[in-house]
Amino acid sequence: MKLGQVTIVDIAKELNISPSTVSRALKDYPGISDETKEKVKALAAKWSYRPNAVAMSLRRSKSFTIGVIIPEVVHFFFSTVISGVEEIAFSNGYNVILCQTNESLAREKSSIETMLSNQIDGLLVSFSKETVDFEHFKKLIDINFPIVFFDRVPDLENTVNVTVNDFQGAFEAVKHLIAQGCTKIVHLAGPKNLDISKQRQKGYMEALKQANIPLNQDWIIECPKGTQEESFQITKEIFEKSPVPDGVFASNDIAAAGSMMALKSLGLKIPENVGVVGFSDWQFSAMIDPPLSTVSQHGFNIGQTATKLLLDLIDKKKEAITTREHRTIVLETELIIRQSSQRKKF
Amino acid sequence: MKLGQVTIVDIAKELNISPSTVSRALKDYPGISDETKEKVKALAAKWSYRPNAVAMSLRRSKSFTIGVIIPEVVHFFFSTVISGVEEIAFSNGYNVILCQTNESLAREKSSIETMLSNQIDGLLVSFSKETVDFEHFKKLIDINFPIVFFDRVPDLENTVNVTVNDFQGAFEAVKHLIAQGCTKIVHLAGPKNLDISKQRQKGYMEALKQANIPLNQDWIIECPKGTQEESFQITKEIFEKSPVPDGVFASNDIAAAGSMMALKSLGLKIPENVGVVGFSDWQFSAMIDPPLSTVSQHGFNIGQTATKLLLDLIDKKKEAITTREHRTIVLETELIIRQSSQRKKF
DNA sequence: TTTATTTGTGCAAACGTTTGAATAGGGCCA
DNA sequence: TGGCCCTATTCAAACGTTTGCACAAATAAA
Repeated sequence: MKLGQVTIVDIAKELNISPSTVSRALKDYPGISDETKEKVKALAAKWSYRPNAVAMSLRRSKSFTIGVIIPEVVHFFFSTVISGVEEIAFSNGYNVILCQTNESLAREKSSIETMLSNQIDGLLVSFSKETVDFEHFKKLIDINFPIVFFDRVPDLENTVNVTVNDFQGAFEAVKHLIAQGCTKIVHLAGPKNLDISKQRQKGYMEALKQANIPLNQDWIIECPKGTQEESFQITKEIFEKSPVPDGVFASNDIAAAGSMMALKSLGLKIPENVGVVGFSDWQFSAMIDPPLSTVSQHGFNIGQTATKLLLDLIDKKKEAITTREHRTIVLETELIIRQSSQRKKF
Repeated sequence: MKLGQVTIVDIAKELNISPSTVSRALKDYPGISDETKEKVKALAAKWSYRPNAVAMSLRRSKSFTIGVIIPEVVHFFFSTVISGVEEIAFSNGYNVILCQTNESLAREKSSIETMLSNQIDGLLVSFSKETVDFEHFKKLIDINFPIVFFDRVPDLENTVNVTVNDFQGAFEAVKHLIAQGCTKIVHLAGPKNLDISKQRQKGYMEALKQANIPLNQDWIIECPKGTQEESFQITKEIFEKSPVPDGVFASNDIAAAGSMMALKSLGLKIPENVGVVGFSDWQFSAMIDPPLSTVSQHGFNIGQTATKLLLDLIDKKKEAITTREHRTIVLETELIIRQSSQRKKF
């Protein structure tokens, strides 16, 4: 026996039967005598036979592996998504191979190539900030390769997507701030080229509109980097000018945290002077002072949903259904009200 | 051409040459005429030939894939490690397949099985809290399978490990608290069966000893779950008794954060009444109020180092070096001093 | 007894590569 | 003319499975 790897052939030889019989016996194929099945299984167990998944993949052209492409692993939202993906994949016998693009398009393309080379059965993608052209995805969609986009979804025909209702989430958040008495609300927006940023901004605008609060374009500021330092600076600048706002709606929690630091350093009280709401419900959000109100995206759920959808696609493909229906599953967000926005005591 | 997958054989047929020639031409083997090479490469490019990594794996018994087993993905430290792993793996042409155990031993075992079945070339492991028996790892080590443990390392012969100097990190942290005038320091300890917990506790004890501060066993409390709620409760209980401590050294930042909340709720001021230091430098640690002093483990570096080591092992195995040397790389921690422990102003 | 049917097993090809060994067709030298 | 060495290519086996088909033996039906 070579280096701990027993094969079907080894078992066949030992029992003086053919490899095909062993294969069938192990899989409880009909037409194999119970006696043979017993013998084979016993020896397989004794020798701790482990099927070679690579050989199986090759023979059956199915790898039971899905690829996941995300911008970065060290990101609370994405890590929860991965967790959901891994959960569903594992319980359905699929492996997960992971690549992070670090927001680079080149890396995104090359990752997809190696994954395809590795015969993944399907792909889960949240593309990079650099990705504005979707040709590399379109090619795959055209040949009906199973692929599901999540969170950041492309503007393409025939894609299957899982997103969160960013518009609604933002709308509720701002509506809440208004209900708490804020009328001069700043929006720290995300990168302009991401659809999620646009949706959140729209939600912000709609909430103002419904409350008859005039829109001040100067109070919509893009934070392309999304770092704490960036929003710290931006907040400082804005709040040193007049009129001084009384609310902040940030398109992510990191920006909100940076903003809160700036507010504190200016001597402003949260939530008394300024109400703050973030987006994403990062892990730290409940721990900062004051605890940050935010919009939860339920990343774990996104990951689960996207993976289930992908496995469906993979199975359908097997059944040679070639018409791919376009659909987008929009999951609901949840406004989590903590202290940073509670200006009215009940 | 069937569904977007061109093979070497397709190219061979088109050019009326043999598959072996195509294979060699693509790899610039000597003994293939320049003319043939050109022709083959041109057609391969035109048809966007993509090598089938599965077939290669089977033939060469090498998959260029490594497995990573971690307790959970949604954990700042582990996600930074993964990031470091992915970085090195990618730049060396390796794929990463990921499994989280959710701290379950059964899942750990089963994940290892599927990974082996998928012919991974090596394995990176941080085992689960449930893992007290290492037989499933020992089997692999005995057949010289490349495996590197990180962070949580087993007490076994001939293993290759990457850890952080937990003892030193804890020692420095407590020494710092003492230097800041704390004399009654509580230690919120981690799960007793993890070596890292023991090391951190030892560091705590040594720092007290060197400062001639008597050890109070009641002030070493295990937090098996490691949640915020747990440490909140524990802290409350301890600080309501007399004598009231003036320092907290928690074996992770989540526990420290929970502890800080309890202290605040008791009306105690941080750092004036109580100095607090955590461990791990989670992302939120800089954002909470007051910003938490902590010990950074440099997870990204751990991931990188462990992966480099693993790739070394994989290469060595190829060279049939069968003697495996036992070694542990201990990376230095870094004490990050923020406000939560700064009782003396300079 | 012959013929048909069932039951259990084996053969061989296939999946897409790689690779040691064999071969064909030169050209060169004696 | 024969022998030799190059060079460029092909052959065929191998990696470990799966699977359609053939086959032999046993059983049932006629």
